[in-house]
Amino acid sequence: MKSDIPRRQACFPIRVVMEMTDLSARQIRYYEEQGLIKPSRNEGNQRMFSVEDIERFLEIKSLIQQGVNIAGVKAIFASRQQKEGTNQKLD
Amino acid sequence: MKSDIPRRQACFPIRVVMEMTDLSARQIRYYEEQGLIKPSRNEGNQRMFSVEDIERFLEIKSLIQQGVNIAGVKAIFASRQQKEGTNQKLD
DNA sequence: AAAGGATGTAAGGATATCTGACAAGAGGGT
DNA sequence: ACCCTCTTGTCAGATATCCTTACATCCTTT
Repeated sequence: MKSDIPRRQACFPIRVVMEMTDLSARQIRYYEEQGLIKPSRNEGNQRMFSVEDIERFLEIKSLIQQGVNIAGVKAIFASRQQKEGTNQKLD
Repeated sequence: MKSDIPRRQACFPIRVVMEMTDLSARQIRYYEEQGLIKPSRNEGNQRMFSVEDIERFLEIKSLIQQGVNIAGVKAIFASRQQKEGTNQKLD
């Protein structure tokens, strides 16, 4: 009866992500520009984010607040992806 | 680690609801006009829907497809709300 | 035929998002 | 002190989305 939102479904526009993460649009676009996140786009070329994306932003924000720079965040994510590559799930 | 979206949080614009429910914007607004749903509005007066709203739309759609008219859907929802009123949870 | 219910469509205006560019503050290195 | 880079803010012009209102259309039912 409760149909939950798939964690990878891109269904949030940037404004909602701004509110949920307390990041500015500029920050969100910059983090994308730096390769930290890859939102999908709708037909009108507007960014659409998933629950996973939002959680990733929260992690980025937390790391940044701890003094880690973008390169550091990128490195952390990269090393994690290697481990996850071992036991990966397909949708 | 997985921060889920509260079912009542209004975070979906109408376009996303259209895609998720396969309803037209006209239908969504009409159902609201008829009192079947009460989306909240953002600062710019645009409708914002919650997961609960989307599930409600799916029920509406299902009932409509079964031949129930708007008044019927309204009655069904009304009678349900009475029962739910007995053991209600507050947020 | 007339009336009402449910949806489509269009117009005009308001709001949101996009990209690209430039500015500014913080911090590091010379 | 000066320069450089990183990160974020802000602005402008263009595109996309959404709003309300009104009228049209297609079915039913009477």
